Amino acid sequence: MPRPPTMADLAAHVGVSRQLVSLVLRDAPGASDETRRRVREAARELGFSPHVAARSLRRARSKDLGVIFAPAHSTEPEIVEAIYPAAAERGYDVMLSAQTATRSTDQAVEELLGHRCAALIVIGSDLKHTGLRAVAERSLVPVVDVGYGRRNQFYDVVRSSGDRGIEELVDYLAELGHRQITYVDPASMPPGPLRRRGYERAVKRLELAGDIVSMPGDYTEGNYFEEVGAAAARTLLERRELPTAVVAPNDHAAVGLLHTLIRNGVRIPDDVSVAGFDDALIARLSSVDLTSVRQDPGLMGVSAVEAAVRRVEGQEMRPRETVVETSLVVRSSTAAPRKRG
Amino acid sequence: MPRPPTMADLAAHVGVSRQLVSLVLRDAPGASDETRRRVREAARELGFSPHVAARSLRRARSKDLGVIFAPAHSTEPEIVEAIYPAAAERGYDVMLSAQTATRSTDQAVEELLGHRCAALIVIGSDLKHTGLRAVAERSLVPVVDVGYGRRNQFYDVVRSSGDRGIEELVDYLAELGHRQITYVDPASMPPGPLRRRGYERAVKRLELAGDIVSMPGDYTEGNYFEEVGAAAARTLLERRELPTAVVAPNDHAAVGLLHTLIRNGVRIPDDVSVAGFDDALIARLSSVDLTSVRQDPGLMGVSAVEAAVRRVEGQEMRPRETVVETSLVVRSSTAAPRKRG
DNA sequence: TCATGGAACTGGCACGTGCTAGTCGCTGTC
DNA sequence: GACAGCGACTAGCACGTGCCAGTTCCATGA
Repeated sequence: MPRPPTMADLAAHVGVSRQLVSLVLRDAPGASDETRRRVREAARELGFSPHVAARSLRRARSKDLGVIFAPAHSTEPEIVEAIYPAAAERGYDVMLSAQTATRSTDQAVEELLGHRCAALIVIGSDLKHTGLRAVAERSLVPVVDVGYGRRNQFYDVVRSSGDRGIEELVDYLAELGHRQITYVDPASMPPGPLRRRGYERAVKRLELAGDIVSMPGDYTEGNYFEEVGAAAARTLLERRELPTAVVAPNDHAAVGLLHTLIRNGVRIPDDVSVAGFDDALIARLSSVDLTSVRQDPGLMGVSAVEAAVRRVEGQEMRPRETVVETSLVVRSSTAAPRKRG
Repeated sequence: MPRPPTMADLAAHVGVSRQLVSLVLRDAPGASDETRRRVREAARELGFSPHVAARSLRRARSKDLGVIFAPAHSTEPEIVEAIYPAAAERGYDVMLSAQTATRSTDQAVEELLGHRCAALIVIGSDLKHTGLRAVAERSLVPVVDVGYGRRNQFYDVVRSSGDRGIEELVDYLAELGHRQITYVDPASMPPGPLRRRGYERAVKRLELAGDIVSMPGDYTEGNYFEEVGAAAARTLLERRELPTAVVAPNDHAAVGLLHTLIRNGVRIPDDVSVAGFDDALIARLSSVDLTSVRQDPGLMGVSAVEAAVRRVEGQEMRPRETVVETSLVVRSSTAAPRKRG
């Protein structure tokens, strides 16, 4: 298997010096139109592709944004998708590194640092503040946390306004006429406290009774949240009277709750309105059709790139916090409360 | 922002030559235990991480497997997750490149070739045979297609035995006593023809009537398949009599079908058994609980790595086809048919 | 006393590219 | 006719690492 052609090969093929080939391929001034044409043609003919390792070795500063993400998570792929065009627009390449069950965030960080990325974007990491701070201090490079972090002086934070999202959701339910709105709180969910604050603010402002069903247990991915929702539903069913609306800060929990209520003869939304958070795929299933709060993953990706580039290019070295607005998605799982006899 | 330390920095810090540092970090023989200890300690202290660009520049052959995947697809993340440990075990690193709405497979290929990957693993690409063949011929490097391809002399193929999976599913339904088993065929789905062949084989062998509802339309991701299933259900409901079982070669289609039937008063599985394919997340929802055929994404990832490594290391240059077995996952959407009056 | 040999360590080139500092030849100007 | 100026091109070093070919030192043996 022959090795891929280098600039020297192109130069020999065309009959010029290697430096001139470099000039042409970099679109730098100093070559005649005719030469440019011939070099480009040779590049196409020989199937040349620049050796990025050599290039980034020579270049002092790199033009790569390192992105750490967990393929198993559901919303992160959309963020990753948005990062590519946003980075390209600003002249940066993207280098992905996955964090999986068998591959820690630290390993992913180490790989990206090995590639001398200009900045690290960490999406939905399992790292807490101290972990991220350690990464930021070790890497000597701007770090952007996309997820649930809070403003700090070590790394940038991009998060969605979960509190305002929940607040808006409760407002909407109240406008429909609901006065008894229960909130299911999966205690250990990372973005939990923030979203709960939104509920508490709305309850206070609207002068509602307020009712929080707190569900303990460790945070894990996947179907766990469905169980949390089902358990919360059972708790509610044991009461003398159901609330007219239930909010869960997670779609999977809301779906578990919804189905458990239905199976126990509760009609949705006639008897009880149910709403979730995330606008996950299951919320959009026609059989579920769950009112939810949508985070804008595209905007989060773009914001992350903006934050990284801002600090890489030294315009503003202090880490910031970027809050991306959420939006309410009303579906058929919520409606005005029925008048109760 | 100071630049990251190099081997030369470590050497100066310890008071030895750069080459000795290189020796130690490569675990090559020729350094005393004491020196090793001091070098390693300095590396930790200064936060050294090897510059992979420089390393791969120097090394003739690279130890990177390039992986192209579409973050938006649902099963691919699991394959990607499996690739990491499989590659690590064989001494290879993984380099990811995403194929998105705004980023073509060709762009992804170009990036990975720029990194001089030793092989390319293309997961669930939108490229047809000619496209993949072009990639294989251009890249001068082994290419592995994970998806729906067929055996050929240009690139390796790793796919699951969709035909046998469907066949096994029909066998299972027949054993339950079903004789009228309808197959919903979303015509343009890439793995469609293969799976359909499985149905046809089973029908012939078991001497069933056979009934294929073919649904035209272009293949797109996401909720489209639900619509396909819903439309198929409407077609069936217009008939004088329903079959006792329906198989759809895609979970989303099966779910759309399932819910449309339920909404029209059909009881599942009492009146009709419904089964899907993929064992997707929605199939596992307690409210859906769909009998399905599971593809083993982990095994597909490992097989892809094996195929790539086999050809990189020149043991066997001819591309192969690897077929990964599927397995039946029985849930509550299927049961023995009710005796009809 | 001196060759032998191995362990521990160093010198130096190479990988493919970017970039600065040139060289060369031609044209226009006084 | 000397020389500045300019366009087109080239020489050569540097980036950080891997690895081959040494070199030094010290213990061993005859």
